[in-house]
Amino acid sequence: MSGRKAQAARNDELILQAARAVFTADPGAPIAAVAEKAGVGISALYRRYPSKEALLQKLCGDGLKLYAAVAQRAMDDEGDPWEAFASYLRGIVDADTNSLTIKLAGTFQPTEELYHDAVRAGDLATRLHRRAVEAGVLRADVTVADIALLFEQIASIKLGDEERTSQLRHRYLTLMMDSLRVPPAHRDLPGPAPADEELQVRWYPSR
Amino acid sequence: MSGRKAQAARNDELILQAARAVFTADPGAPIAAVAEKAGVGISALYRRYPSKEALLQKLCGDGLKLYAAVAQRAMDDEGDPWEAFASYLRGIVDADTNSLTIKLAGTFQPTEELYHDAVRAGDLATRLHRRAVEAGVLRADVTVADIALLFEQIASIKLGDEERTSQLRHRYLTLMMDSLRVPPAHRDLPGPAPADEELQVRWYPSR
DNA sequence: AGTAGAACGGAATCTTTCGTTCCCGTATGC
DNA sequence: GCATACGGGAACGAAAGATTCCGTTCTACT
Repeated sequence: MSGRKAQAARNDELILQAARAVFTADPGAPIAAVAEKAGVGISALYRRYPSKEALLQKLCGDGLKLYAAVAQRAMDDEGDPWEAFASYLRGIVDADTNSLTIKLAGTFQPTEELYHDAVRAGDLATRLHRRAVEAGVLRADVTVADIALLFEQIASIKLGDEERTSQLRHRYLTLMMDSLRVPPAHRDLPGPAPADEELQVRWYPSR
Repeated sequence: MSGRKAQAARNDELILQAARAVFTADPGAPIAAVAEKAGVGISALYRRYPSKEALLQKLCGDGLKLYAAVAQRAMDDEGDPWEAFASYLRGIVDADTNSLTIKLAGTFQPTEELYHDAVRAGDLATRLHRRAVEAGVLRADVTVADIALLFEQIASIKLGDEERTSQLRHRYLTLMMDSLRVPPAHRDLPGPAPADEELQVRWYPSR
């Protein structure tokens, strides 16, 4: 199977990937940036989504579903309670679903389905949280909402390319986990700390 | 003393305060928003600063100086090493100087003076950090640059009004400190955790 | 071989946003 | 009294960006 239909099918995926990447990096990015990143014209985008908002809703929904999937996987983990909770935290950070979902939240009318998925994700998070507290591996004075805000803080880290960013996020997640876990203890931090030059880059305007 | 000159002097201050508040909340805010918040016309702004960029530079410089002042005060504290370091952390979070300084960094040509102040601030931070590590109260695998990124993460928290935001920032700063301090331990977290409604608000904003 | 039309690329258009400028009324300080 | 510094805010022009439109290409089917 090849030809126009094949290209179209390929573009479906290409566009979604590009959109995810571009809007994750900058939620206010112009739609032309998505087209360029995907290597297609603007009309290829408008053929699939009636408006920018529709594309954003799609992305947001996908993010919510991904979140739920990660949480569900951790929920199914019946092994060491702390490890299950930790793998949930790491999974959400890797999924990088918070940057988009939160930043976009206010920019469009929430769909029926979107609302449903959000409830489901919230429910899973609550159960995961309760299980960890009841197992005595997570400090009890930290709530589910606290965890949500911690995710946001970690999502705010953006430095260097995608890989470096991910590395740093895991570094600080590990640090946070040191203060979440019962009993408290210091573990080795993954990834090298930021070098001074990495931070200084910000003073030289980009383009 | 009153009359035109008095109003002018008052406006000087009014404008700076408004600008700080507005740009701290939203670094990309239009200049008209600053004028409105200050309760003055646009020309009152342009009488004092030749351009938006000039105002931003002023704000950025003030932030850097404030940072240095807070750090210097902590440096002068010869008492308990951990308490001195902790008061530095709390002071910087209260000063709320990071949101602006960092977010604005790339948007204009750095001045000579700005550069100098940045170096000074960085130097103070390094000495504070070293002193804490050498006193054995701060874990050694966390670098100065790590601390800088932790400040940024905390600055990313924005929820409810200014007071609530500050409260939450201190809550998570306290949490972070639990994983920074030697020996590791859990302290009480200040301020109530976010209620679910506080987070849900984001799905229905704003205009 | 020929053709209808799906898919595209990308320029043109239309809207909105925002920095900056300009004009004018006011009341202050002389 | 009155020249004028000051400040209010409408007007202007540039820029950014969403959406539309049109000409082109290539497939699928006769």
